[in-house]
Order: sequence, then C-alpha cells, then structure tokens
Amino acid sequence: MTTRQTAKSPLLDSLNEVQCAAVQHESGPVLIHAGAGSGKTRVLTHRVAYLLENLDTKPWEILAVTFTNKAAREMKERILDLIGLTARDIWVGTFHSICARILRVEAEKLGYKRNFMVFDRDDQIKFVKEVMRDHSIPEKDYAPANVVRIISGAKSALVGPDDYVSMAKEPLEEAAALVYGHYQKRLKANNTMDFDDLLTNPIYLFEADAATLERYQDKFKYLLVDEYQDTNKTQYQFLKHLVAKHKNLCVVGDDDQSIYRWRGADIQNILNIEKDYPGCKVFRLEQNYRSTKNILEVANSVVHNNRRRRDKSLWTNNDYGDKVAIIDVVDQIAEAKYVSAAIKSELAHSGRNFRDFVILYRTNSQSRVLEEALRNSGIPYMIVGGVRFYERKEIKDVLAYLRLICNPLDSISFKRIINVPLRGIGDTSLAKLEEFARHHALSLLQAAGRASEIDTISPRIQKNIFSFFELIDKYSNLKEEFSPGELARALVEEIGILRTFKEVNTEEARSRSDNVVELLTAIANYNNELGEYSLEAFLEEVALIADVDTWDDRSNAVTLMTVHSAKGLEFPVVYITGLEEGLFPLTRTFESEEELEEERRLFYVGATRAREKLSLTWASRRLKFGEYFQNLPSRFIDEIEPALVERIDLRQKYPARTPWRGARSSRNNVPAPPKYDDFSQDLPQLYVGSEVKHRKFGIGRVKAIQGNGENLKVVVRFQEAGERKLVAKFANLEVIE
DNA sequence: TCCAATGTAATTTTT
DNA sequence: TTACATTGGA
Repeated sequence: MTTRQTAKSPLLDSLNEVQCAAVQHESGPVLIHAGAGSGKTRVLTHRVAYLLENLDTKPWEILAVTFTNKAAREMKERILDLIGLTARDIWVGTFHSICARILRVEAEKLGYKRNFMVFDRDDQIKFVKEVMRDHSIPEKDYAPANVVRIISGAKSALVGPDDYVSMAKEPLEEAAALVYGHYQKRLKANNTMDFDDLLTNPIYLFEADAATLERYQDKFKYLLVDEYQDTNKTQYQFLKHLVAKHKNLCVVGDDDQSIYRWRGADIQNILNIEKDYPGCKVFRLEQNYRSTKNILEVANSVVHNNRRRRDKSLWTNNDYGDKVAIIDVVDQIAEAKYVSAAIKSELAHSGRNFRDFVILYRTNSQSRVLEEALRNSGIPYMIVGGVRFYERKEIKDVLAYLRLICNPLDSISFKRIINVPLRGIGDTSLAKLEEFARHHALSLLQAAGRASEIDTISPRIQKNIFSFFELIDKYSNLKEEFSPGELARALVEEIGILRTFKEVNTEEARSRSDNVVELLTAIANYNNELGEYSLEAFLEEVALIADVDTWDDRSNAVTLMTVHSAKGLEFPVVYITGLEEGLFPLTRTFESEEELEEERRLFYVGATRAREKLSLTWASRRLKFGEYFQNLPSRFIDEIEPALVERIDLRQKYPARTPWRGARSSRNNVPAPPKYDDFSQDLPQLYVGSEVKHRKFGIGRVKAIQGNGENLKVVVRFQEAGERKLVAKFANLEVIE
C-alpha cells in the first residue's frame, strides 16, 4: 500500500524533469513530443492521475484516446494501479470505440437506429460489389477493394458523395464516385455504419446540433490523445470540436513514428499543432529508457535521412550493448532457419524466455516460412494478424446470424446465411426475393416473412425461406429473455453447424468446429468494462477488434507480427526480416519521396522496439508468387552507420535448397546480387535442429554448427550413439526432416 | 442447386 | 504458391 501525500506527490517521484513538467501542466493545449521508449505511457497515466488528485476533476470528465484497444486496456489498468477504483469512470478507448459509444446514444439524431451494426472491410467489399453489379460497373476493371479504399479515403477526408463526384479524376475514382452515393444510402437503409462512418457521423452531428456538441464539450473537460502523429482528418476534426470550449487538449506523439499515411493519417496534424492551437505548450521527451546505445543509433542514423521531420535526437544513458547484426542469407528459407537457430542459441546462452523474442516483417505473407521453421525447431510461437479469428468463415457465419437477429435490416448478413447451412435457396431464388423486397420496399428479412406471396418461387423453396424467417424471428424474440451466451448456444445447436462439421470429420472441419466452440465461450464470458452484457455490445466490440488486441503477451511464445502491429510494443530481442529493396521499402514506394519516408519511419519503429538485441536479415532471393526474385539489400541497411553493426554473411554457409531459377519476369529487372564464391554446393543443408541420418550412428538431431565451407563442423546428438562432433564434409550426413 | 475442375490474380500496412 | 471465382457438368 502506498500512502499519498499532497505537497510533493510521490506520483511524480519516478519521473524525470520534463516528464514531471508535462504531467503538471494544468490547462490549455499541450503537445508532448515523445520519442520512442521515452516513457510517454508513463506520462499519460501519471497525468491522468495528477488531474484527478490535484485538480478538481472528475473521472468521467476525462477522455483518453489510444491507438488500439489493447493500449486502452493497459492504460486503464495502469491508472487503476495509480489511483484505484475511481479510474473506472474515465473514458479510455480508441477513436472508433469512443465514437461508437457516443453514437449508441445519439444515432437517432442522425437517422440511424440505436442498434446499428458496424461493417468490417469484408462486408464493405460485398456491399460495394452489389452496388457495382446493380449499376453494371465491371468488377474486372475496377476492383471492389480499390473502390472501397477510395471511398474510405474520401470519407476520412470528410468529403461527401456529392462533392467527391467533381473531385474524381482517374477512371477508378470516377467509378468510385458513382458507387459512393449509392453505397452510403444502402448502408443507412441497412442501419449499418462502416469504420469511417463511426468517425464522421459524430462530426456531422456536432456540426448540425450545437446543443449536443456543447453537452460533450462540457462533459469532457480534459482530453488526452496518444499516437497523435497517426490521426487523420476526421479524428483531428472530432478533437477540434470537442476541445473548442475548454481547450484542454493534451496530445502525445512522435512524427518519426507516423506510419499510417496510407490510411489517411496526416503527419501535418502534429507538425502544425502550434498553428492549430495557439499557445500550445510543447514538451520534448528525448531520453530513451528502452534501448541500448547501438540500437538507438542505428534507428537514428536511418531516420535522419528523412527530410520532412522535426529535428531532434533521441539519446540514452543505457549501455552500448551488442552491435546490431546484419545477416545476409540466400533465401527466405535460410532466413527463417537462421532466425529460429539464433533464437535457440540465444535461449541456451542467455536464460531468456520465448516471450522475449519478436520476429517482424513488412508483409503478412512473409510469416508462413518463418512459422514453418519455428515449428520444425519446436519453438512455440504466436502470430499476430494474418487470418484473424473473427474473419474466419465459420465465425462470420455465426456472427451473421447474431447480427441479423440484432439488426433485421442487415441485408449482407441475411444473404450470407440464407443458404448456410444449405436450404436449397440459391442465387435464382434469392434474386427473386430481392426483387420482391425492392418492389414492396421491404427489408430482405421482411420479404422472407412474406415468401408465400412470391409465386415465381416454387412452394417448396417458399417454405424454406419462410422457416428461415421464423428462425430469425424466434431468436429476435428470445433475445430479451436469454443471455447472449445462452442465445448463441441455442442457435448454434438449432442450425446444427457443429453436427455438420462432425460428419465431415476432416482436420479442417475439426478446427472449424473448435473455432465455433471458442466463439460460444467468448460470447458466454463476455462482459465488457462498462458492465454491458448485451449481444449488441459484443458484436460491436468484435467489429472494432484489432490484431494486436488479441495478442496475449503473457503466454510464453515467440511473437510474429508486421512492423505496423508492433507499434507501441517492446521486446528484449527483435529480428527484422526481409530488409530488401522492393520489400522493405516496398517497390511501389520508390517513386514517391513521401512514401519512402514513411517506409523509413516504419523501419525506425521496428528498430526501436528492441531493448537489448536487434538483428536485421535480408535474402538475396525470395520466393514470390511461386517464383524466385533477386534482391538487393535494403537501402536502409546502407544508411546505417557501419561502426554500429556486425555483418554476418551466411550465403555460403546455408546454400539454397531450392534450385536456382532466377527472375524471368521482365517487371523485375533488378541488377544481379553481388557475386560470391560458392564452394559448398555439395554439402547438405544443415541447421541447428535439423534431423540427420548417419551411416553408422543412425538418426540424430543437430545441436550446434561451427565453422563454414570445408571446415563446417556439426555437433549431433544421436538417438543411440549419443553426442558426436563431426566434420560435415566427411560425415556424409543425410538431412531427413 | 451443387460440386469439381479450371483459370486467374495476388501481397502492403488496418481501425 | 495459394486462394478465390467462374465455369460447366451432374
């Protein structure tokens, strides 16, 4: 138990001078310019505590915005630790979740019902596809995903459908402009909002209704925003409205860590804050407490090549630490094997745990090879991102039922499940049903309730459609009586998906079945921090869930994730893989200096996640679309001060396993990689952990490798013959695996 | 209406 | 390579 004094609160004891000043700043706008690892979360949480303890502020008058739900949860926990239970009433969340919370109350003022649903990207694409079909815009020429991207871009720039029409230039934009208006209308007819609507609707509300705006202005006397460098125009506008009266806005950010430009984030928000908020006080946290000097210098030396940035330099009192390793490997397989071998050896020598390691990559597709290598080495791992739990087919199917039960207007969910499980209702019948619905201005579900009136559909199918209607109707009525968990369980039982999976009885079906069970458990255990226990609340939370939010940092496993997902996290040992021209930075960013700078910041974010050890790997060729492409090392590697790194060339040591095919495609005319002497072509590919067979000793596993080329020696533990040290050249080992 | 076979496009990053 | 979508046959 800590006792609290008022005079010099111990709250401030653990803070440095600048942190202290930032925490104590009382009113008016503040920017806390916080470099990586400079203790910004600490400042934010302490500031909240300070506001509550030393000013006459109530917890519900504080709004804190974080970038992910996970960050929100952690922040709340840390404030709870500092000041106890009163912290429960603080509003902490992402922009999306906070806006959703406001809209739950205000939706009717905007012409929505309060039980509106939130569409994820998948649903958006389906919706756009429908609109495109209705207006005969060919999907071949305009990928629905791109149309969604453009519409989303317009929305996050607060450009409405009508205004966008005149702004569209390229054919794709014109197509999107055409879709935009219909898409928006259809969303509303379905009582549904997409991610962008969650942010724009509160703004439209505030602008249309001064009284409501003032209510929220008075409610939130203090606003705190984390990761301000990644706010977009809508988020900026949202804050602007809210703080206009009391002006107590505190933003924390670092322009060097702005990595969401492609999502509409505007780095100018942080660069121009003094213009936007006159009198804005600026604090700079430049001392890094996280990383070794070498790691920090590597990160600095790269990001200093950016021109559009505030001039600053992060420093640390920490040790120099190990040099940063740059590992040259021959291909993605060697890369993956190297990383798992390195983790193993690090585990053996340093007493670290699996959870101390993270493997980062630029694109999700790189994870597969890494996973395989980790699996083969028996290293437990966790993947963040990729195919998300809530995006799996079976999960989305069950969720669609629940959504339709909550929101009968949801036509996307209706179509998703009308024939799942099979009810003999195919595209033709569905089209007739839709036609009927349109003609009578009904929702699809209502139309289903009157299926007997649609005489173009055969009576048998009419009956099936009607019983589907009855099913949904039944559960809509049961919703008030049953808890969400009971309702979902009963529903799953009634539609019998688990049974179907059991009949199929393949491994895939079993895993699907497990997923559904897991979903049921999640619903049953659901109980959010606001104490809401409704199906609607659950569905909303699910829609707003981010990759990192599901990451369990307590389990002891190596983490794999994209550099984007790693924002805000830290690990003792970090591997950044795929540092090749064209991959990191990505090819398409070559033309635009701005995009290239964003890639550089992304590298900076990745590197500054590391506390003690940082390794960078690049492969001179990599499999892409089933074909090998040659690579040059990333320009970021060249930008690193050479004195800070140790370069390890493994291209001879671990030769390629797959025969060389080279780049045949003309779109990839990258110059050939540096030449090297290959004198090891006849040696088998040996890695720590490989399973090998020896003519005399039998089967064993490689424990260690030393030397290279002709002098390559391996330590193998044989099942029968025990541990042996062998010269690879003479041992004639056969790799099994 | 369903299923299997074939063809094709794709990899940024995500609330 | 794989995932998805479209096609054609049952």
